[in-house]
Amino acid sequence: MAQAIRLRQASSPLKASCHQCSLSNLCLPLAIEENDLDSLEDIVQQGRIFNRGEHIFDQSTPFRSCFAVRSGSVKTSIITEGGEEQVTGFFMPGELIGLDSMSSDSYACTAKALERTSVCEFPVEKLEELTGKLPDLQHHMYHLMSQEIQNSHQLAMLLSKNTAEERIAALLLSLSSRFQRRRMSGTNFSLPMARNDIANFLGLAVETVSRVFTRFQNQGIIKARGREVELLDVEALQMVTREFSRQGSQ
Amino acid sequence: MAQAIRLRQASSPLKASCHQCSLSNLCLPLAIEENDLDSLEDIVQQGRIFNRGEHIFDQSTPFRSCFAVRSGSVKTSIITEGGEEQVTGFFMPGELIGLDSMSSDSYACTAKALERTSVCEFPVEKLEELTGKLPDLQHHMYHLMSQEIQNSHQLAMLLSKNTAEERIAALLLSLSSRFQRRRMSGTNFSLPMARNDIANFLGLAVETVSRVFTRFQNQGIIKARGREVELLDVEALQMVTREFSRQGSQ
DNA sequence: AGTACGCGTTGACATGAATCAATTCGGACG
DNA sequence: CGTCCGAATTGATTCATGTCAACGCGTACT
Repeated sequence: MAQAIRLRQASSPLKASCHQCSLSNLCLPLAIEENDLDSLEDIVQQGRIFNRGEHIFDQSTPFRSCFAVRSGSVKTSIITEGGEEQVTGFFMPGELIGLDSMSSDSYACTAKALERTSVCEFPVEKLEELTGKLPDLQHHMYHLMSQEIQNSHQLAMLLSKNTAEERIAALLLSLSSRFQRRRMSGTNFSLPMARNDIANFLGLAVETVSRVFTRFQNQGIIKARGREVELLDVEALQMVTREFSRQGSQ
Repeated sequence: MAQAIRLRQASSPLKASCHQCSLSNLCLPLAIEENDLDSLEDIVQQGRIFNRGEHIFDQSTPFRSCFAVRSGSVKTSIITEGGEEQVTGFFMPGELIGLDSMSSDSYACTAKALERTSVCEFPVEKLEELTGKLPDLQHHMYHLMSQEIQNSHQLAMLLSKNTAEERIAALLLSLSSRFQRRRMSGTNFSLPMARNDIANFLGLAVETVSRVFTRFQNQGIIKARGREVELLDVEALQMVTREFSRQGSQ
């Protein structure tokens, strides 16, 4: 079985073992046949570890690879000429970073580990070569990139139309479902990012984020002590996010 | 030569002639070898015409194809459950629509012709098949999708950090450069979209858009009569958009 | 143990843009 | 040519959120 096949390549210590990875249903291997997984393992470099605050890459790094988060979490942001930062996303285990850079020579954003984080590296040159041979993998890449566009549109929508409360409720719910996908509690988790990052990501001032958190807490919707968050009333949160669109239908 | 090869297929009237298309440096064929262009022509269905206001597809349409704008212009938007609209982009000749839908069964947005518009259709199934065979084409697809992600991040940034004036200046400059790319005047053009669409796209109220237009006009930066726009002082517009980031460096 | 510093919270106030309301403009059509 | 209707403009007012400022809390460092 698959386990035996892997032994054939045991000589390379950096080789990934996608077969055993608990995230294999999230990350690239999703749509791949058992035996194709070996080809993917061949090109993946696994196990690079970054400490809290370390850059996985920044906008001056030549673009070579995409990265999948294996454990920990990552913040991506664009730094403007003036030094202003715009957070473009948070990435959790099983999610792929760098898709926005596939049209550039350097990375289109800066990726920073929010905590001790382990990533798998996919050199694009080899990845493109491989996707040319494996239609399922190619399809999956299109799928992931398309998803990324949709996510970004969703964010734009949130930013342009929704109130502070709606934005924060949406973020909490998004994080919740992403934790759940990893078989972790969707109601009781620890935010990997600072209030500042949340504010920046959602286009708000830190103070506003803080105020909304306490407001939610006073309403008994959440319980928050620093980065520890407990969602006490998920339905209420969903109501908050939908309130906007519901107004349209009334 | 290539021209002769095309004659072999003259029987199919819907066949596109990418060879002759003046947009071939913008659209998909960009990175393609002369002789590969024929394979692409084989799968492209050209010449579908839509009148002003007609839908090229909407969110209930099963996703089958991407579309390249040949002439005219297109607005894409997401319609929420509540009927609210969020404009996600404007597409001009040479630009590709539908990349955000490649992860879904139905289109992720609704595409509406802003004027009489002609599009080329790329059935995705055939397109994926072809990109599997032509590495350059595959690379170009990745490039386009990545670009789309970047655009959307750029929009998110505009929405979350910039003032009404900055957003509108940025839009005008974007349109300007896209007109220029088509060898048209970059300072004297006609907006294909209504004020309403601009407002929605930029996350503003129509009234605000209107006010900013007149403010720019009073400052002698632009001249606008309805949809006819003339950029009188492009540098001033660039200053407006950069003002924000420049503050950071001061 | 004391200090300092980053981070988060809270309050007072200012403001840019939304909203509400009225008017004008411009094209379509009888 | 006048009428009609949607689109655009303009003005007055309101409101959500940003900004400024102060303070508390926990952690790291000396």
